[in-house]
Amino acid sequence: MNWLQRPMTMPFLVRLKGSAAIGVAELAALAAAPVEVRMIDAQAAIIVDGSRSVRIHLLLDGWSARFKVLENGTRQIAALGVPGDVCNPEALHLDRNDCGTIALTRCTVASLGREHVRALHDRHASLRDAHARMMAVAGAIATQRTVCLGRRSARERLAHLLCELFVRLRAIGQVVERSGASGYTLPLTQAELADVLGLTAVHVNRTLQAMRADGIVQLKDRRLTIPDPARLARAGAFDGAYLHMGGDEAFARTDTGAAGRARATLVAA
Amino acid sequence: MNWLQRPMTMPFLVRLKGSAAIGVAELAALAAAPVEVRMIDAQAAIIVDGSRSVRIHLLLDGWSARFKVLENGTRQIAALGVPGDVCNPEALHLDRNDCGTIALTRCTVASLGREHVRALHDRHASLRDAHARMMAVAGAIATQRTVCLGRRSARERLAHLLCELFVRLRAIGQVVERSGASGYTLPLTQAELADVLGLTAVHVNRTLQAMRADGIVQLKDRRLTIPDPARLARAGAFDGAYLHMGGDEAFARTDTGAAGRARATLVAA
DNA sequence: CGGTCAATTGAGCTTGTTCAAGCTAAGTGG
DNA sequence: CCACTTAGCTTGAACAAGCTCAATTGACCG
Repeated sequence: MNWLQRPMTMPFLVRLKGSAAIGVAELAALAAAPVEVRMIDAQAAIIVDGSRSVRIHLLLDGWSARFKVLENGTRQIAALGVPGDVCNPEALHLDRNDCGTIALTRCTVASLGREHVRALHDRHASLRDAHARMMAVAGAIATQRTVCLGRRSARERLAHLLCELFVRLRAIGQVVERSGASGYTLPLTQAELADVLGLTAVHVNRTLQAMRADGIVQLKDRRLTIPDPARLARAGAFDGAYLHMGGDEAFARTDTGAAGRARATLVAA
Repeated sequence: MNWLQRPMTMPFLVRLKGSAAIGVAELAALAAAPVEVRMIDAQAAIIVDGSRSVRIHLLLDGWSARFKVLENGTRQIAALGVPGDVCNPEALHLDRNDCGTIALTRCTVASLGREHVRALHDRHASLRDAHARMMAVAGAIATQRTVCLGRRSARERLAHLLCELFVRLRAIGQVVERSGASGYTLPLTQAELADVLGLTAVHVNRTLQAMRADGIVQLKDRRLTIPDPARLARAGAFDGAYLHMGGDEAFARTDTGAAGRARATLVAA
């Protein structure tokens, strides 16, 4: 069966269609492209830091992380990848991968040579648009992460991250609602969360406990439960506009005018 | 006189030519485009947070900063712009500007409507390539900043930033060498540096003093002097590969193989 | 001369780190 | 079925990097 038709590819198609006007011609072109689909074990490398960027990798299923290991042995995760994300969109334009990418869970990754991606873009402008848009959103996420690491407390960072993942996962249908509360599978260990948030595992643990005690979130056996998304958003001062994924019912701003956005207010549900 | 022919535009042309193969046709197209050139006072807004991204802004001269102001009144600068940079490359692909941009010094900014930029790209693939490449590099810088904020000490962050600016300014010919030492004009106040580095102005002050005492840098009257660039690079664990700007004599890695890059070693001068 | 902006200094305090140990649940081999 | 291991989570106590608040200095400007 063609990789595009597997149920597993749904998240990617959703993201693609959400990023540009994709028609049958584009899908046919994608289906015809020489895509290689790989299965990757948890903790295994998807892209090695500093390697030549000859292929573009699509994360069809599972979670990935882009990271840097520092001289002192610590690690910082610069970005998380969820199903449907492009692991290294900028590889199309740069010669080398500036950071490594690993699988956080068992992953299914589709990859395609740069030349083939370029060929697709030359024939189908909307594919190029989609690619550019995904790259732009990845940049916005990176900017937002920088802001969080620079100016937010541990609790805010954690809440903000959980909100971001909420919106991203909701976009691909991986948020479930059960008796009012929302939730999703969060496959990261506390140590991995720490590497995303620029904290230590110990502190993530304590922060998580405090938030649990306050009833803001539950995290047990890789399941995250959010009793009141609006409350979590408030705790993380979260405004999801930067994700450009629409559907902000739970995390909406009060209005959409420039003035309103300046004082990004969060709506109570 | 056409904006493209002003001496002030040099940095932009250097960056442009460094990003793709730009010929006379492309330059002519740029010269013919309806570009609006503005002068902007220090501290004035170039782009307001949350506004519709209808124009692409080129920073011809002066320094700018992309920033977010948080609910608690603090500010985080997510990126610095130096002459030749595109302020908001991703605006071509997203509807709204996700953060504000201000002039840190008096600036000269050229701007162009999205539609005109798109038209240029449609006619001249190399202009599109250059744009994409600049966006990719901006992303790499953001990633690197995230790593710094998450896992580096104040001193390392500061040293790293000064190294990065060294490379970026050298690329546009704004680093001067005098009796062995290198230097450039750094127009930021300590408070602004703090907003870039995720620190307080007080702590930047003390960190700067310590580095001064160690003879790593001099910063006086907006002039930064670096007696020994390799030493500064070591202090900031800096590897400039992510800037994709070549010319790493002073900040080179030991080798260019994948293995070598993994343990990014810095060369002593 | 008063006013403003930036840099500087001091003292006390907080957030988050470090180090170390203990705990739980899920394998795994005998 | 049980000893043994391992990975992840939890806890405690001491510690430190960086923050806050507040005051001082110096330069420039009108």
